[in-house]
Amino acid sequence: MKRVHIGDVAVRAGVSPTTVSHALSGRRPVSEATRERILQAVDELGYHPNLVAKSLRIQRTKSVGFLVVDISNPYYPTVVQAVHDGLADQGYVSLIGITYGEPAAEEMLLRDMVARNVDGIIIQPMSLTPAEIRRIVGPLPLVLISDHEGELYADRVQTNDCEGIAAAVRHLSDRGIREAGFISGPEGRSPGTLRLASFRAAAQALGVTVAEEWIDHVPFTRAGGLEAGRRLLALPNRPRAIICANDIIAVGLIDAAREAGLSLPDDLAVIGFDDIDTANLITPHLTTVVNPARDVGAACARALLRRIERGPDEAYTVDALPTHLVRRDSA
Amino acid sequence: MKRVHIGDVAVRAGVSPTTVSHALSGRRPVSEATRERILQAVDELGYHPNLVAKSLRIQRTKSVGFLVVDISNPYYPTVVQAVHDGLADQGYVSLIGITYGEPAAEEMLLRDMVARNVDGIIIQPMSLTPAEIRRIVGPLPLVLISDHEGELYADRVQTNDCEGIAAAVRHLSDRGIREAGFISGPEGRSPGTLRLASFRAAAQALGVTVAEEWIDHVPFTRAGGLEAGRRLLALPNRPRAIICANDIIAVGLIDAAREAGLSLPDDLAVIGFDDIDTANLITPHLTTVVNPARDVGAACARALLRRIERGPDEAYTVDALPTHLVRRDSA
DNA sequence: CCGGCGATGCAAATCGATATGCACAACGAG
DNA sequence: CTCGTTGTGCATATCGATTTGCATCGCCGG
Repeated sequence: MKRVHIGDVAVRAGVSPTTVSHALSGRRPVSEATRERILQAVDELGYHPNLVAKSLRIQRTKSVGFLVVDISNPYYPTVVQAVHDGLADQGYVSLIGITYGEPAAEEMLLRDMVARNVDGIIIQPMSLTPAEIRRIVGPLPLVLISDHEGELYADRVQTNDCEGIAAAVRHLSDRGIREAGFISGPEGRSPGTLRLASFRAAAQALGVTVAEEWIDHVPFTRAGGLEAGRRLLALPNRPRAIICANDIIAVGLIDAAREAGLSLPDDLAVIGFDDIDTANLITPHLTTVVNPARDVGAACARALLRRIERGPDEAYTVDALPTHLVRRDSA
Repeated sequence: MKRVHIGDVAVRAGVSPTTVSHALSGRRPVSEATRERILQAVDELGYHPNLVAKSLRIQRTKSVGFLVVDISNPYYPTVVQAVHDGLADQGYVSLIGITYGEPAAEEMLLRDMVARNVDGIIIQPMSLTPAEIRRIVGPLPLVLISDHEGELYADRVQTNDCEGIAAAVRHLSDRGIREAGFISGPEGRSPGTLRLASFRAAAQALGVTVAEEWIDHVPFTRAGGLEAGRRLLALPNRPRAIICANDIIAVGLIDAAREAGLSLPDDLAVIGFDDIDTANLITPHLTTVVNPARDVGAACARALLRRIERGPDEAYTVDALPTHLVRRDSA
């Protein structure tokens, strides 16, 4: 019951391994008759080439590393699925790594992927800078899911969070709300930071007041949202509206609002970010900024494949995907 | 900027590649002095062994294939995460494949994993039988997430759906409901089939009536639940309660109930299965059977590691995880 | 009849690591 | 003094594929 090698096929077809290889790859002509015999032998023996050996020889593995922050956040599975679908047709398989946003894990997983000779890497960096990542992976095709400003060290797929947030603030403003807070993600390189900055800018532009004590940083979890919500809602001069850096936090905030006996959207307006499936399942249905997860995943797959095909010399590309506000019942 | 090989290290340290390998693996003694030099060279050059070459030689890849049905169902990311976490400490990485329950995809992905020389495979089979899978993967360590009865062709992790469903029916019965329907998944080898059977058995045992027209089969999606819900709720003699084969279907059913202007749980009791995060976010909070996704994933990782360690001769194991009902507001 | 060319197939090198056999030195015991 | 043992390091085979260089054969034109 041992695995069958190319040599076994060769013996059965009465030719050399070389000829079998040529017959299967078509890189050199093989007479119709022997090709026939070889294909039959392949069939009878159930031969499938050992891809590890093949990879070592041709220096490509038809695999890509995909480093995701936290797959328990429903936003990510959608991205993973889109990436998987985009790569699967081309015969690529994804090695997934979960970083939990920790620098040590991020670096370790990156090195491991490189050592495994993946053909490319997709990562949403949380702790490492693009420059650091590039240094670790060398010239490998690399796609960053990141809004990080500054020099380009890799192809980048980003979402135009700014316009979505602006639309959210405008929506509040249109409804006559002149004061708003913001619950962001962990401080540092998280997407929350940029969304917070966009929020500040939009609020200023529209003359919406934001007190410093209405701003909070918590992990991207429901518990984080609950905690921040309790804090903000207990304030003597609490804001009339709160925008959250993602939907999960918003869910926690709604928990806190319910605890406090507030009714949405009148006592408090809540706006989330991402538009995960759950968003229009909860009560009240969550008004949120649509983060096009499928498009992000598909764009990553496309960008990576293009980079793999075209080589490292072509200029890096940036693919900025639009976001927009979807109005439901929470604001 | 080329990758650095073991030979480069050897040159720099003034020894042969063999000695470098021995120094790093410790499989043969190397004098303290030369080991020192070698480690320094490794450090200076930033050498990381090429795992593809290593894999080819030692015939192990430290990777496992994980074939999941549909990662957009929130139940699965949790399983994926638990598997990942369980394997990551041991240095394994998972190649994920999404089968969408299609036989062709299932078979193709299995063959691909085998060709890639993964050290083991975890799969929730939807179309292929255990025997067929075993034939494809040969003697490879294999863990099935499956309630499929019959001969054991691999280690198996299963959930005791029967007891959870029984608890659900008992709950309905206790509340005086004597008629119930069931919305199952696709016909065939899906987990829905077994849950339906458990439902029938429990209903019979407790004297709960179930008319054949109260049973439906739909895909495991919200749209499926909506569709089936419309059908069942339009019936002249519609059931007082409906149990669903998973939570997503239950969400769709609740959509349908809302459309029909029914109030839960009084006009209609709804019970789901899985207890995804969303379950206690929606209104009404979903009464459901808890499917311990994390435990399932962890058990799979454990079973696979044990099989990898102990070899193919040890008897196959079955790990049956308990399920239980959690009562909330929908029933 | 000879030289050249295309078609066909094989031997051997290669990818980058690990593992085995062997050489050589130093050293202690008999 | 010899023999065996231990420590140390190198040359070489190996994993299973692809690919290059070379040999052979048949065929055709000159």
